[in-house]
Amino acid sequence: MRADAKKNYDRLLSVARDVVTEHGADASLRDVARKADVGLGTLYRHFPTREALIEALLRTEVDGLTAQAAGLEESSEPKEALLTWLRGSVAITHEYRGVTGLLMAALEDSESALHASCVALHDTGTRLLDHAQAAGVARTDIDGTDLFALVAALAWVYDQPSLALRADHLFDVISGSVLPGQETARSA
Amino acid sequence: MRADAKKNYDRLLSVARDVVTEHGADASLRDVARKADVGLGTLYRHFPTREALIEALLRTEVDGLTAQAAGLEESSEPKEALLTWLRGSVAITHEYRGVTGLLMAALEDSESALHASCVALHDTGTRLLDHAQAAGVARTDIDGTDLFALVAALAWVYDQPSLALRADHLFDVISGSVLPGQETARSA
DNA sequence: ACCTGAACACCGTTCAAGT
DNA sequence: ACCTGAACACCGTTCAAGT
Repeated sequence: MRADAKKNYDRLLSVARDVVTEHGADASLRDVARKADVGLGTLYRHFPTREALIEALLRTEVDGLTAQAAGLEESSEPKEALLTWLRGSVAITHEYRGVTGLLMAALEDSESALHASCVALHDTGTRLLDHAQAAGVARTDIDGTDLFALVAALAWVYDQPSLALRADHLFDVISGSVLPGQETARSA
Repeated sequence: MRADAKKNYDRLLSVARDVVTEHGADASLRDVARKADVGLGTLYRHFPTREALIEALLRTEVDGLTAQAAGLEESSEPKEALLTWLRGSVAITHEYRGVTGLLMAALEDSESALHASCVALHDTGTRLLDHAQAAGVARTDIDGTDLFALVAALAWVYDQPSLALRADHLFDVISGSVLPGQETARSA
């Protein structure tokens, strides 16, 4: 990548992080280009689709979570590992308002720029769920895709401003349903 | 209402039902007016906001569900009553793709045209939940607003095309968590 | 190679002008 | 009273023209 191209790419990503944080996943791409002092065509050259831009915003976090999960599999109890992953997974998918729908759609759309990240989340969750089920701490009538859907639904809940105060409680309700037993006690 | 106005109103509503069914809650209002052979200003006169239009589309069903719930309170077991209401409630809120977010936002926005319908759903659900809790068949650590949020989250799940095949299963998972069955006969 | 911005086809919303 | 559609300020997306 040429030096000036890299500069534009970085600037676009940095501006996009702010704009998408403020306006959500359907923020104006024109606005991003404008604030980055870059032609509209330049944005489209670097990020051919909205998904490509969102993907670039999420990649670091998704990769980090995937890496963390590998460690969790070895160092933690299956239940605690899954719970930790659930928390991180929900946190990432609702980091930017409105990405949840995009992520859900991308799970089955191999053309989507978000597809790889989705599959990574899905597969990691599936593995941790399998372990928890084998250990007898997770209900066995759901699979990895069900778990992914519950994560997405929870992320959607966190996206709703009017539910901000009870989102953590609803997380406990749903995660407690996946991992029955004593209350999940996620508060510190 | 003048006769010609009523004709336009009815035509708009009928066209809107088709267009919103096809394109979801963020369908083009211009498109609705065009297909109804009505000026754009006429649409805005009858439905000053998008919420007002959606509200007109949902009103009949919401009222029907509220009326049905009154009957359920008397004729059914508290558990079955709540379960029936949950099913109906989810069905209504995902009848048109994407209304779930609007409904959730309208719960706390008394200016929204959807506010009354939201409150009706919320309050009916709360009453049925209270009864079920009093009868000892529903968990007692959630309130009516939590229930409303779970209904909305489920409706969101039903809205996702990629989850169509497992939405019913996820409904069972979550409703089973609200109304625990025999498998939760365990020490607390 | 890469960047730019005009051009096109859409929106939502308002409001003067008509009947 | 009610209806109309132009007008305004926005979009997303493409692509010829520039460096």
